[in-house]
Amino acid sequence: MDNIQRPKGTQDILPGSAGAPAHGSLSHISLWQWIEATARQQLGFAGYQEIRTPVFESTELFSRGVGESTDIVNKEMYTFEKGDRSLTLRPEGTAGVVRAYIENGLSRWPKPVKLYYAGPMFRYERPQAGRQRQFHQLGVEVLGLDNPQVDVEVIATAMRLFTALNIPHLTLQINNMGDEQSRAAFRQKLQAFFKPYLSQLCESCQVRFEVNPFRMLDCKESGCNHIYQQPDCQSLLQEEWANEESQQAFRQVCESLTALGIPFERNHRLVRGLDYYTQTVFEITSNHLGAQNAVCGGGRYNQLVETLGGPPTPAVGWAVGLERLATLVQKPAVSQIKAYVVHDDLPSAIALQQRLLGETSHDETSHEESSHEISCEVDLSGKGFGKQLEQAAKRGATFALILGAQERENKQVQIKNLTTGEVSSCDFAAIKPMLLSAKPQSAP
RNA sequence: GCGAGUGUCGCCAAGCGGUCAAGGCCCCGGAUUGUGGUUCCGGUAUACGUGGGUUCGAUUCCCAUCACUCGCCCCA
Repeated sequence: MDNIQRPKGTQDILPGSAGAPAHGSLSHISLWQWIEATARQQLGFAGYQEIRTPVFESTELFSRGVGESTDIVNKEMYTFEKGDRSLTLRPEGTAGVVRAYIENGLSRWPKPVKLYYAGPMFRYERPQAGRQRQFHQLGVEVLGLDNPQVDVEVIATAMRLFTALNIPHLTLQINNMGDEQSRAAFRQKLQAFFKPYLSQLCESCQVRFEVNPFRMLDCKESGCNHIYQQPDCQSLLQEEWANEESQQAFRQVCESLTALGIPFERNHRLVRGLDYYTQTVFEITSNHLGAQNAVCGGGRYNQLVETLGGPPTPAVGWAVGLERLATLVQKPAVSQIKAYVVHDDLPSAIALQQRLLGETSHDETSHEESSHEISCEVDLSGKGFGKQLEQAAKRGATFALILGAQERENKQVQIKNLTTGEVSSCDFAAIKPMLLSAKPQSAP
């Protein structure tokens, strides 16, 4: 029982074989590959470019960028020391992207700079449904523009991605965090209001009162909730406390979303757990996820680049949790043709495989070909033809290509349709068109 | 960090104090050494999470511990 296990909160994603399909689709690699491919395609179409930054960064990047008052920085970071350096496994993507933006002079690129990233993030938390210690995020950042319509474009991009992934029934919640001036003013107002109740609030709210009173509004403790439900408190929350300029921008966001037919709910208590947000914040949730129901979260962060030492640069972005996304996604069946070469001479079989999979000249590529995938595997067991055919079936092949001494002599193969059992002969040169013209199987 | 639930072969799953470790799936071999997925036969596995305790006896009862799962907090 002293076998080494994977660390708590991490996941193996397995290939899943034709014979023994993976238990949960979540751990099936093909689902991940499809999600990633779809996302890259969608974001690429929309003019976003991928950026890859390190999986670990200086601890200070996160404590400064994400914010000293956040749970992430206070209790969730994987931090280690090397020499006199303190390093941390990235708990989120934005800080690293902004660091790279500053460090590599992307601030000199034509605005806006539209980036996306995807990869593992690390947070030391108690794992539960929809929460892992190593999890994966896909995120976009648009830097350099303060136009509220950019917020809308970014949200619309997220919605388009969800559509491409066949995810129904998502809820978009948005709120206005105000600009810097408004926030400072409202912060004082909140503190003044809650001061009399301070002793009745939960421990964490007492801390929040000092470091970030906005996050008190998000508290789910029943005691605090009771106070927040009071009419005078509610009216305080409902009021538009941001200054006119900020409200104007927020109204534009709402109007454009409506014009685009993207439904949303205003949630005055949505403040998000990261300190860097200003103005528009939003969260996209699903009710099919259990307790951790946020699929996507984001907002505008007009101060962050400056905070991290860059030139004043307004920006918006979001991140989606890929594990949560994966539980919601409907992956369409892909038609594919899989051939399995049954043979008594491995070199000849490999030659046949090369013929099928080898580089195709462009003029050889037909329209039909692009709509089907063709794969070809060669038997490696060296067993009798019967056993090889058995393997072909177990491996989910649609066709067996039988290549024995006789066939080699005639420069032919037998093509056996493993669904119908039909067998036909075919010249070497005609194999590929023959397979492509066959009706492909649906594979999950 | 705090609650709750679960822990029998790779997977599913019986047994709940007395020949105790079924069964199914998967895997491997054979019937079938140039034609499979059906069928039949056979085979592999250090499987009762770990450590104590109760008992004449513990997979079954108790305690502890660990792991996993779900929830709180918070977030993706």
